[in-house]
Formats: sequence, C-alpha cells, structure tokens
Amino acid sequence: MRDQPTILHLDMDAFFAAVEQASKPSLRGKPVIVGGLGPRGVVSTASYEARRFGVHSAMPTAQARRLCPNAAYLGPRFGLYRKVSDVVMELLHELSPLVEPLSLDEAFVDLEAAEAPARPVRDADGAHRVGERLRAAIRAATGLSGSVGLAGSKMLAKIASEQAKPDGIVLIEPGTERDMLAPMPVRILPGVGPATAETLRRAGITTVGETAEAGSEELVRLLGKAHGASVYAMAHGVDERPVVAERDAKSVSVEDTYDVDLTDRTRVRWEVERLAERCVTRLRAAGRSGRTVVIKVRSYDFSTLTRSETLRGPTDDPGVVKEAAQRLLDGVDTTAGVRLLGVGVSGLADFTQEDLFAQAAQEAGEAEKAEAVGEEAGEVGSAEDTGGVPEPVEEDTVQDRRWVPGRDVRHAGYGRGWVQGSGVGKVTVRFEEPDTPPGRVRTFSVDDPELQPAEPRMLDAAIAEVLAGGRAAAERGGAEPAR
DNA sequence: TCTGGGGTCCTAGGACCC
DNA sequence: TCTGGGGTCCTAGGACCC
Repeated sequence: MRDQPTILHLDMDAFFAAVEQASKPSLRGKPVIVGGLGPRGVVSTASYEARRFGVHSAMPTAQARRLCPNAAYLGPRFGLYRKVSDVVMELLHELSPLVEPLSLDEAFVDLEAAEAPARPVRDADGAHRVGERLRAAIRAATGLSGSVGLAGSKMLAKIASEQAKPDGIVLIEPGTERDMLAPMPVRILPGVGPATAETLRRAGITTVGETAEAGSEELVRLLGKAHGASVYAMAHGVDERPVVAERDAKSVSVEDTYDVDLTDRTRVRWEVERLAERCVTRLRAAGRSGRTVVIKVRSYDFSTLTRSETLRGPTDDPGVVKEAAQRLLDGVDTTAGVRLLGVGVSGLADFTQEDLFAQAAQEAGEAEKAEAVGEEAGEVGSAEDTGGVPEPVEEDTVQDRRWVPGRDVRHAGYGRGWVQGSGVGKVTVRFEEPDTPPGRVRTFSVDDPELQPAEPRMLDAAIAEVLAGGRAAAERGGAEPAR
C-alpha cells in the first residue's frame, strides 16, 4: 500500500477485436467478434459495437451468433497480437524497468522504480501525466486505445482501469479507497470468482463492505486459511502484492477440444501423440525441460480428469513425453466419448548438463519398459494409413486452416486481402489493407493457384496516422476513414 | 446457451523419511 | 512392541485469471 498512486495498470480496449478493426478498414465502427469459430468455440473478444448486443468474452460463439448475427466472426491471429503487444510492452518499459505483464493486453508498471532517463514518479499529478503520455504514445505507435488505472496498490489500479474503459484514465487517490469499495459487489475483488461469490452469498455477504465487516475469522472459516485471509485484506483495500517483473513459466501445455466427441480408442491415442509432440515443440522452443508429464481428459459430459507422472529427471525428449502420456492414457476409460484432450509438462527446469545425464538414464529405463509393453508404434502407424480419422463426418466440418475467416491472403491479380468466409469449395476475400479505404469482395475456388495465404501486416506508426485521420474525418462528420 | 486455451495457486491425502 | 510428529514429495482436483 502506498500513499501515492504510483502503480499503473494498463488494459488495452477490446484488444484482439481492435487489432482486427485497425487491420481491416471495412470493419471499423462495426461489430467484430474474435474467437473459436467451430461448433464448440467461445468468444475471446467482442468489439464495443458487438457488446451492445450482449456479446462478451467466454460466451459460446453459437450464442453470440444468435445475439449478433451481422457481426464479423474472425479466428484469432495470435502472431500479430503478440507483435502489437511487444510494441506496447516496450512503451511500458520506457516508463520503468519494473513491468509485470498479465497477458498480451494487460500489465502493471511500478512508476516508483523508474531509472534515468525516466524519472521516478512520486505524486498523483506526475502519475496522471505519465498515464496520459503513455496512452498517447500507444495511440501514436499502434493506432489503438488503452485504458489506464493509477492507484497505491495493484488491486485498486486494476479497478481504476476497469472504470476508465474504454479509452480513459482513472486515478484513485490513496485514502479514498475504503468508501469507494464498500458498495461494490464482492466479485470485483481479485480471487473472488463464481464459487467464492456463491459461498459468500449464502452467508449473506454480497458487497465488499459486508465482506470487510464479516471479519477475518469468519472469512477464514468460509473460504479456508489462505483465501479467507487474502479476501479479508482486499476487502479492506489492503493489497501489499509487489509488482514483479516477468517470471519464467512453470508449466507448458496444449489441449484441443474436438468438434465431435472422440470414441475410437485408436484415434484418441493418435491425438494424444500429436498433442505430446506439440507440447514438446513449445517446451524446446522456450529452452526448457520438464520432469512431470500431465494428461487431461474431458468427457462428453464435461467431467474432467488429469493424470500425471513424475520422471526421474527433466526431459525435453518427444519420445519420452509421448510414452509417458500414452502410459497415463492407458489408465483412463474413454469409451463413453471424449470432447477434449490435453498434454502438459510441469516441474520445468532450464536445461543443464546434469539434466542431460538424468535424461540419458531415464531413456534407458523407458526403452526397457517399452519392450515389455510391446510395440505400439505400428498400431498408430496403421491407424494413420487407414485414415487415422475414423469419423469421416469430422473431415467435412474441419475448416481448411488457410481459409479461416480473418486470415491474410494475397492474390496474384488483386493484391492483399483477408478471408471473409469459405465453404462449398469457395473462398470469399475482401481486398483491403490497414492503410487503404474499405475494399471490394471477390470469390474464388479454394484451390485457385493465384490465391495464397499471406503474413499479417504489422500495425505501425504509419497506420496509426491513417487511423487518426479516419477519426478526425469521422469527428468532422465524414463516414469513411480518410485515405 | 452449452460451455476455449493457456496459465497460476491452493488444498488435501498418502507415502516416505527422520 | 507400539506410538508420535514434522517435513517433503507426489498426485488429483478445484478455483481463478485473461
């Protein structure tokens, strides 16, 4: 807790959707929904225009389509979001070396930790100026808006940025927080989700003020030791959590939800194999190794179980992780149908020389076990030959990954554009770029050799200027963004 | 309406060791 | 022969966050 509002929280406004609108001129000012597009997809981000229809993140995409049928539904382009995020995070580092990213679009900054050339911020006026300058810098570099909260603790800085949305800044003067918090619903406290809120509600507690009055003993009784104590402190506006710079990941995992439940055991084994491979690819890309392998199985009825196995030493060997995952799967009954499979590795370590020895010993052990269990590779291989995908229904529903709505493409004759939709052997493309006027739509055959996937175009300062021009024009009464 | 994917942290029981 | 308590590791599940 500080007596000056020198903790800053930045939250980009409807980030994924805003990047899409900046990239695609025809979508500016329109409802845009980014998320999973399959039958079991959920919304990642809805633009403010779409939120007016009641669409919000975590909502099933099918439900969003009913509420807002005319929105643009786009698959996420994480590579681009990450690049834009890097630009924003760099701007935060110019304020202070102490930056704690929470996700691609959110971070805390400790303004008191600043070093030359930036000066540490010590009062409310200084903090407010820094916040406004930051918002302007983000707009100038990317064309996007972010909301800023400033307060004496992380919790309050975050509540402040929430109040500032969209495109605003809110500073909570230390000393005023108790009165401000008291009437708010408990759900605004960090760590209070649906389950905790329901437990508190049954005890007659629905506001932050009531939570504070309940007393620490009662909260510990209701919520357990650690959780109860933390909720009690937060309800009193007490939050001593320091801003901590980015830490190393503690686990790496991948999972897939299938459009149709999997029942075929061979198919399930094959999917686990692929997931293990993807997981290790990411593990190795991060230069890490891990000691505990975890599989996750979600059944047709949404019941979820995990099984884990800790190896003698850390590994980044795909074969070792695959075999461990298959062993774990052997103990799970999947006959009733599986909607999700996942593979993860935890107990991460940086790879060192010692680990290599441990791994060698481990692999020798695994080889013996594999012999005892019998050769399974043949089974999987033959499954792949016979289709490996025993449910042909799914083949039809799977979108060609190149033509997912939102993806960038290039046409030999018409130039750059993006996929607006696809189906029955056709792709519809809108030809426009971040710095062009809204473009025209044309339709092609999915195997038209002139049409190819393309790399996204970065939102840079030049595009930000176009967006600023568009806004200026809109403010003057012009409907179309300026060229 | 029917529920993603990537994480973090906490709890609790049992094994094992001292 | 019976009884004990504490610490650490592993496993499984659950809540929460974005």
